[in-house]
Amino acid sequence: MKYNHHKVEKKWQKIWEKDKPWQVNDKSKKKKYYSLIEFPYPSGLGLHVGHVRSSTAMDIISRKRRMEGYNVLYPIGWDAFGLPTENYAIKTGISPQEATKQNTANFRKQLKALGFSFDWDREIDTTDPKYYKWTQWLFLQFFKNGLAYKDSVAINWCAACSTGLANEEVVGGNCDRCGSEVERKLKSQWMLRITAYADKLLDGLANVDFLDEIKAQQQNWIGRSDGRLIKFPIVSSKLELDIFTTRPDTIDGATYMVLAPEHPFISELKIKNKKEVERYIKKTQKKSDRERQENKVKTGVELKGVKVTNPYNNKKIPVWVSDYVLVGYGTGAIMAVPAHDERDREFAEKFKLPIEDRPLVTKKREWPGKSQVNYKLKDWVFSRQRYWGEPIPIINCSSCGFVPVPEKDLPLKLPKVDSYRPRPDGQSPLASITKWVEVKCPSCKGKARRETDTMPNWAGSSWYFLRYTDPKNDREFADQKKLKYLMPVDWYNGGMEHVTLHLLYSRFWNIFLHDIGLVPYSEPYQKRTAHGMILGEGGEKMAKSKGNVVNPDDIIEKFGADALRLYEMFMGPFDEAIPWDDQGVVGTSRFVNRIYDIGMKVAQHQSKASVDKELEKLLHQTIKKVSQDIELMRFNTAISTMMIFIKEVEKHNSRTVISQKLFSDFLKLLFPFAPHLSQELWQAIGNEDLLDFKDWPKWKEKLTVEERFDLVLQVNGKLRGTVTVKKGLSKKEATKLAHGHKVVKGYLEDQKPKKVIFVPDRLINFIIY
RNA sequence: GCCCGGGUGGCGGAAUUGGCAGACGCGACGGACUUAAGAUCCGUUACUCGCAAGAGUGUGUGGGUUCGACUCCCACCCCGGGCACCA
Repeated sequence: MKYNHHKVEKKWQKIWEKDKPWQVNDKSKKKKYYSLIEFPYPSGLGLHVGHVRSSTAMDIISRKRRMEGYNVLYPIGWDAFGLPTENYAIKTGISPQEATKQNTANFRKQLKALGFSFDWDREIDTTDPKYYKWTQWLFLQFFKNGLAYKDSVAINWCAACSTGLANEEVVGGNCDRCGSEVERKLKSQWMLRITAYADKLLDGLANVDFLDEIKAQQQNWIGRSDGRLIKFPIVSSKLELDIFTTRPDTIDGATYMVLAPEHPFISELKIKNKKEVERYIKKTQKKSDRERQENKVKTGVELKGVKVTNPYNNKKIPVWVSDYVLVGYGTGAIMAVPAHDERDREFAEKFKLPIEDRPLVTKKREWPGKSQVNYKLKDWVFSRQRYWGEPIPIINCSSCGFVPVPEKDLPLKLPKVDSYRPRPDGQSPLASITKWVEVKCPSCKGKARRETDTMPNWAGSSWYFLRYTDPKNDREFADQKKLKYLMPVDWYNGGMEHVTLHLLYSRFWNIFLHDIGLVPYSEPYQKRTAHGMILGEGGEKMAKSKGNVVNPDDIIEKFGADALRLYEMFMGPFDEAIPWDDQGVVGTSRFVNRIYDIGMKVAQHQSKASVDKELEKLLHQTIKKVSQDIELMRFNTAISTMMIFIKEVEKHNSRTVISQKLFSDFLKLLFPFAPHLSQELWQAIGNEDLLDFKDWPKWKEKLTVEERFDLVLQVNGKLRGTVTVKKGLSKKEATKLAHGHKVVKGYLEDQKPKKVIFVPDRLINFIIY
């Protein structure tokens, strides 16, 4: 009988929906295991095959853990605030609330069709006021602890649309919507003081199990460097120019100074060629920081009439302005040492500045200035002038300053608006709702105005893993006991594209909340891995505009959820980017059908077949390999190992049917990958219960070891033959075998080898040059 | 430009971490079954020469270390991810 994936998958999904085998008892005495995927942004495009990849991987881990006896929390939710939904609202007039409802309904249906073992009773949605009440409450904790403040920040500004733009909306320096040139404009923004946590974010990495490249990305992003702050007095002025350098030892070779175009001194200094300098600065303002760093010809202008004194050798040296120096890093000014720094040298060569290779100042006490630690990390711009985000719960009172919205008034709900478009003055659409904006100051009861900025999308995703432990709590963001039992996340998998920002931001929130006693553990994630992207067929990123988006629904319809799950795990190494191949699912779909055929035969014969020793041995090797590969996320080789096993079973099938005992163990191995098929066959061979809580099979090491191996015969390092022999063969015996080998013999005749290399149980190599 | 990955048959990839390069899958070719198509099953499949035994070449490019290099070292080229208002 042919396998009907439609019928079988629906059948078990219904049973799972009813029985809720994955519902977590958060008061259990069992050891817990918390596995987490990055919750999806429910876009209108529907589930991406990339979501399927990550969710399947953690589903496999979660299912294996349940079989190993853990109380597993594998939750799901929606990271639903964000630009695409807002832009859709602007375009169509459909409210983001409505669009989100539709999109999450679609995602929910799609995820359920894949049989993921989520605890659906813990579903969360960042745009649900019951959820963002606590996002707002947490923001107020930052505010009350002095970590949220307002500051002036440069943003991308499109004068034509009179809107602030995300970097993504700036294409080649122009506005993505109207094409006009984008300017940089200073705007007052809410900031989170993440820099205060730079060292804690670095130190915390020592205690967690993250992939090395992920740790490296975090460390480099924080970018701690230890150096010196040195003052260069400006000639005939009271001003002193502060610079930060990690190479104070090169100070004798500093032949000029460079200021960033935004450096405050430029307006204060007496510059002879002021007009020229201003023209230059105006030109650089159009460039983004990244454009400035690009490997182009360096530009700059000398500040004529300005000199500084090198405090080490008292030489008077010139001062330049150039955009290769960034205002946001260090002091926004550098001492240029062209003999030691490549960028300085390029600049010096272009402008014919002296390059002096002087000896290093190796005595630390001779260095001027004082030691200082510097970070690349900048504070986090936390406000957006947009509609679709959590309203920042602050009231601005002319006499009391910034006053938090009282806790009893949370959640501060997003009001209904007529237009989702930011206002011509650049303020969020919320600013137009006068009734909402004009409020009494909670502290002095005088006239006051609400903050109209909203939070960035990152806000909701910075603490969602905490909410999963207690998603329905309306008195606290989460119950302490539940946090204590279920946190930290034991294994967090997500995209490599999220390992700097989201990972850093959410660690920051958690560490801060730990510091003020609100969460029990400092680091939120015990282990973090990352998967590669699934690209379109041809290796390009999947995008609607390219027409190469693969819809999982179509694949499920044609081949079934199990075949899709297996294919996505089989297609290549989990941590690398991989192009989609429609044909690939054919292979795993055949695999599913062949297993079904075998299962049906086993069901017919019931337990009559006896255990085949050869198959038993291969099974134990398979159990070992699959068990180990899952832990290393080498799902592709785990599946190929199971394919080899099935091939062997089919070979044996021509003589005898595989015993029920062996087949049962195989089904347990397959279950995390293809749960519908495995559960169906489990029932077909006479079991009533769910596979979810059966014991994960153990292998007998003795049965996994081979007694024989292929001895490789080499002459001068070149392969000339192999012989299958018993393990533990001596060098003497190997030499004898080689001399008896019909090909190798010819090379060894009349020659005494200069050297013989023997690697036990592997090879023998004769060097006869 | 800076940080993190990667480059192996027609394609996706495997290789016990220095020891038989190409497991497994797709595709292609040949065969069986079928009136036929599809499905399924069996066989072949890195390239070159050879009927064969076998020989030579081969893991982005160039160099190096080693008895032996996809694996280690140096230089370079190309591709992917991130670069702070995408999520």
